[in-house]
Amino acid sequence: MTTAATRRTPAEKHEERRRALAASALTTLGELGYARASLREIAKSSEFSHGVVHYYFHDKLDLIVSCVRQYKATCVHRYDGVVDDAASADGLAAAFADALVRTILDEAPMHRLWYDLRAQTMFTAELREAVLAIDATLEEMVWRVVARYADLAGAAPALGPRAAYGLLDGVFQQALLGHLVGRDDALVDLDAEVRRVLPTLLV
Amino acid sequence: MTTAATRRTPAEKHEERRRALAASALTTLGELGYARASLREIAKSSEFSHGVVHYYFHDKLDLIVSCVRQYKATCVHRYDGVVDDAASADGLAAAFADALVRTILDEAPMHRLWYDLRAQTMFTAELREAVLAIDATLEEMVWRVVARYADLAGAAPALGPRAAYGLLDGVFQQALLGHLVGRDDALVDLDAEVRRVLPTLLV
DNA sequence: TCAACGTCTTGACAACTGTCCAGAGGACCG
DNA sequence: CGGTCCTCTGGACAGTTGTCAAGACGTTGA
Repeated sequence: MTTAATRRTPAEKHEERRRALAASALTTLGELGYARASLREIAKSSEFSHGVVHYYFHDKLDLIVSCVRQYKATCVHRYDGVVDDAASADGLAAAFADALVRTILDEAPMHRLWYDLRAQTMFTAELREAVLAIDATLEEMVWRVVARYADLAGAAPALGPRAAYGLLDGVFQQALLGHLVGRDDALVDLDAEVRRVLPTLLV
Repeated sequence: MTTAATRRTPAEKHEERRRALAASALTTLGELGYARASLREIAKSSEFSHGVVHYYFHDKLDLIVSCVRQYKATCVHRYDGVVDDAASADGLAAAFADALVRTILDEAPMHRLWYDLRAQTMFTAELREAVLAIDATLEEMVWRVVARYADLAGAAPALGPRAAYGLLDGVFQQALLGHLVGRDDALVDLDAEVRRVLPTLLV
């Protein structure tokens, strides 16, 4: 019988569980960070016991890499709406700055985890592939914004995708750190800085 | 008797040991990262046993904070020579870009540790004070370069110290990551990007 | 009804962690 | 020489870690 509850094949159900576990692990990782998130702690805040992790994942690193891949899907097209809806260069700049601020407000733990994992990548090679893939995707995401911004302004970008990403990511990271340590003007500054930085990216 | 070997007071000798231990710990931290550097591993690569750490430091965190403070002293005035010796804006840009590249070549482990610890700061409040103090000093260091560059070019900076630091730090961080994962054009790109970014920081 | 299977729990394991401490070793001073 | 202090060692501790395996549970199919 294929009711609404059992309409999935066993393989799909398996994959579904993997996703659920990874999603749960993702929030715990965002709370504790890579260094202090143990498998027992991860399982504790899910609906499963600590042993189940090795049923769905080969390794702790296998779990974390799956988490990273899952994270990627949630944030890769976050600013596409901003790009599509923009009618003017200034409007795009304002909307983009606002979207960045809201990202920190809504998902600060997720993004501090991202910077944590990217730093871990500099030490452990196992994370390399997954993290670098995301980094490249984020670079493309930023470049879509910058290219569209230049287009609307009728000018050409002064920098390449890599530099533009590193640059805006650095400003964002600084604002995230400021926000997390309680500097109350961190987000206001971010908004102003993004609006001032974008024009300098044009020739 | 106050020979050359025992000319220091006991208090000075104590402080000297602390510095030696912190220096040794610093290299181990740069090798393993914050998550995997245990006290035993730190002591193993020093000339002491693992128990001595609690004789000179109250805590593991006390040790790490001391390491961070020590690290600060070594890199805070790294680019002052570049600023002082510069005769033209383009010359300053070239020398600064070259100095950044050499920093990665010479001390990549130290700097990946820095980014690791800054990410940890987003999770654990105990590191906050020491890390934020260094971050502010680095911001000033970058600002000295940018201000001098604007001065030589006869223009005014288009951004404030915070944005300028976040921006250049982001580009540097991207290059460090690229270098550590073996992207062979990472440092060449860094050189080119810094030279192209600096002019855009002027009005 | 019984057997087989996929799923999950529970407890165990060896290794490792930060921390502490009893005491060895040596330098210094009376 | 004897005593006192500082320095440092090595082992022990309680707790935590990732990993694994034996078995319980519930569903399915014959």
